[in-house]
Amino acid sequence: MAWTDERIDTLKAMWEKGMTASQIAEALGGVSRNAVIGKAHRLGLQSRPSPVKPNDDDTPKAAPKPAPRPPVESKPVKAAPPPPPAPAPAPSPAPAAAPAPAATAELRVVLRSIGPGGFVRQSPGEQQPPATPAPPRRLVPARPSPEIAGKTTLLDLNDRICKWPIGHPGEPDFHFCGQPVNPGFPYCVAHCGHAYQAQLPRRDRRPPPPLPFGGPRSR
DNA sequence: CCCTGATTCGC
DNA sequence: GCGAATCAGG
Repeated sequence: MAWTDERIDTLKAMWEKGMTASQIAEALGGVSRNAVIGKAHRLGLQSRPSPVKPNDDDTPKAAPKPAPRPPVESKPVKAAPPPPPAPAPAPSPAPAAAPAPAATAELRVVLRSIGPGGFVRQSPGEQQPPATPAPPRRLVPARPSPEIAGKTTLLDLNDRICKWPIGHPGEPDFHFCGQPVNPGFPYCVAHCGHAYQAQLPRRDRRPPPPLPFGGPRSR
């Protein structure tokens, strides 16, 4: 299976989203988790958010860092610090206080093309790798595009819903089946029928059955 | 054991 | 370039 642009896109997006290689492999279909990792590695992606092994510090220097008191301003010692007025979190049940109407969070439909699963695609030219300090997750509507409203996107994938892709990555209405899975499988019962066909020895496999992803448009 | 990602290495 | 095999940590 070839690594098409769309698939690489999906791989990047999911990888950066913190999905495990296994999940990505499942979503992409037709590839193993090793393939995903290998590709990610080749692409130069690095494993960020993953229970990987961090500290490999070869300098076990004794640097206990006993809570260095950061000089709180050059405040002369002087008198005792003013007792911080308790925030008094009045539970104010007053519903009157109309919460700021989501004026700020107005549905800001970004004009960038939305990739598979609602990912915001990045044009090669507008990469901003380090520009992700603390992305306010969940601020953006999960489905900014009406095209995929109600559809099961990558963001909706979990262990319990069918991950069978509907459409093609890159297409605006690309989504996933979304049916409850056949317990123990990534797909619903119906799609398991497609996904898990008797696997013949390679040498006997001639007619490639329709693949969900990647394969030449088979629809 | 299960999982994870990383790396190697034959293809 | 690809990915199975292998390695290594959790």
